[in-house]
Order: sequence, then C-alpha cells, then structure tokens
Amino acid sequence: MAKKNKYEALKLENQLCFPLYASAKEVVRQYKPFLDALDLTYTQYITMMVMWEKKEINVKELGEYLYLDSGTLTPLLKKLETKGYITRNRSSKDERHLDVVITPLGVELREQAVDIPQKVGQCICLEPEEAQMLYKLLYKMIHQMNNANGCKN
Amino acid sequence: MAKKNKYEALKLENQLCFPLYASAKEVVRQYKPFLDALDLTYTQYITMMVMWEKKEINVKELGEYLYLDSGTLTPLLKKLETKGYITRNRSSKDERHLDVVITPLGVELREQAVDIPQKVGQCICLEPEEAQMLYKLLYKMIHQMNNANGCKN
DNA sequence: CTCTATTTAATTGCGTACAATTAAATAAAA
DNA sequence: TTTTATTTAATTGTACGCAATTAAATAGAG
Repeated sequence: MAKKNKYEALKLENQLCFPLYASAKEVVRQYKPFLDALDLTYTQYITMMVMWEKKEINVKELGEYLYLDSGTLTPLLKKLETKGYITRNRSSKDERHLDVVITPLGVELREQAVDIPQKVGQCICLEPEEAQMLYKLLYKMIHQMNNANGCKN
Repeated sequence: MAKKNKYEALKLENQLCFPLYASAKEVVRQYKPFLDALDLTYTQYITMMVMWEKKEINVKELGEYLYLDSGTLTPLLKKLETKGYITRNRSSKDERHLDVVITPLGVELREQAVDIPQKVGQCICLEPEEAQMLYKLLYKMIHQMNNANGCKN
C-alpha cells in the first residue's frame, strides 16, 4: 500500500468500488438468458422474489426490501401487472398506500424460476466458504452505509 | 444450508447477487455528494480515472477497462468532451477507431478528485483486511464470469 | 373542527446499461 | 483487384435508478 505518488489512490485498479460495480453488472448479465426465458428483467425478478415470499405488500415496504424508490418501482409494477403476475390497488385503510398482491399466475411463475439460483450459482463458481464470506462482507457494507449518516463528510 | 422447501433458494435473503447489486448502488450513492461538487456522474468519474492514467485511448480499449460498450460510452464521452475534459477524433491510422485524448483541463480536474477515494473509503468503513478480501473475491468472480463461456447452461 | 405538517405514490427529467442494428473502414480471400 | 468478411463506433429502443417535484390522503396541533 506504499503510495508511489499522490494519484495512486485514483487508479482504477486501486478502487474497491469499481469491481463491485463491474461484478454486479456482470452477475445481472449471467441471469439474462435464464430470465429471458421467463420474460423478466433482473429487477422484475427480485421484485417477484419478494412477492413470492410476502404475497402482499405496499410499495414503500417493497422499496425498503429492494433499496428502490417509487420512481423505479411504479413503472416496473405496472409492467408486472400487465403481465398478470400482480395486482395494484389502493389500501382501503390508508389510501396513500398502494397494495401490491400476487396473482395465481404470479405464484405459478415461481415454478419456472425455481432452478435459476442454482444455474446462476454454477456460472459464478465461488467456493461455498468464499460465497459466504462475500455475502457477509457485502451486507456489512450495506448496513454500515445505511446507518452511517455519521459518515465523516 | 439445509433447505426447508424447494423455494428456499429463491428467497431474497439467500441470494448472493442481491447484496452485490444493492451494495454497488449504495456505494455509487456515497460518491454522489463528492462527484456533484465536480459535476461528474460516477460513470464519468471512472472514465476520467482511465483517462488520467492513459492520457489517450480508443473507445474499444476504454470499454474493455470499464466493462462498458459504445452504446454507453458514446453519449458519455460526448458529454465529457462538452465539459472540455477530453477530445474525440478518428484515428489517422485506422479510421474505424475513435481516439479519446485528455485535455489540460481534464488533467487539472484530477487535483479536485484526489481526495475522493479517501473520503468515500471513510463512508464504507471496512477493516483493511476485509476490504482486501472483498477486492480479491470480486475480481475472482469477474474473471470467472468472463472466462466462463464454459458456464454449464 | 380546522389548519398545517407529514406521509405516500406518481410523475418528470436525466444518465446510464445494453442488446440489436447500421454504416463505415479495413483486412482477407478468391 | 474485386468481393467478402471482420472490426469498430454510432444509433436506436427498452428498462432501470434516482433526485426533485407534485398531488392526494392522513395525522397532528391548536
């Protein structure tokens, strides 16, 4: 880590963020052939993952799970509604909330997706211990960044 | 890792790709306040990183460094040209190539960027060993995915 | 109860990402 | 040399991602 000059830290190869950014895109690309078969994008797929687990949720909560805001979710959910996988309706209790509910067709889709994690896992080719280490480090970062409004700017 | 049911692997919390995708976005957000000060986006910033190192490069090589294609780079490079940080000219040797060359103003910009890696590093808050481990794992993944046309689909 | 503040989703606008196509230039083959 | 194939950047179209604004609904204060 001895710096040759004051610009050393600005080199692409010395960034941690860059391989993070690049690998995230690459992994999404690994999903593409499998998701194309279901006519889903990656973001639609992770949205359906939440729907498969929760069955019903509002947009705000969905955004908290996915780290996405309504600007991204609103058009995406409209597409999933058009495909027939979810319904969108204002909550009767609080009309500000939009309830998203999975349909029977959405539930069926899960059957076609069930092998995707294993297939993509084969493309990534990390040892189980490596994958677990990576998992832990990534979530540590995420939690640190979310809590750290105390980031020393 | 004992699976309760056949859908266990489809849960968001059991994905490796999701924290990768989420943390990459979060890190880019950490950069935003610092990059806003330079009127650069994250993608423009990593492009300038390559330009600071290489001074001159063509679009294809640039894309190989950044894992981006001309569909992304062409409009981005036009913006950097408008800002005065680079020039874009067809190579005289091979007119198919577009040579991108950094300008004196582009070189100057480096001075304003020099503290950004350290500032963002503070926001990420990983121990040095953790950061190094993460770095290695991410590049291992990237190289594996790039080589692995032998991915068993 | 009324007025104000807050919460929530939708909308708008900009900047990526990237697949697919196009067009120009060069290289390779016949 | 002429034709064909390859290489390269640009263009086009779709889908995010997100900041900022808007509009509607609810909660809270007086």
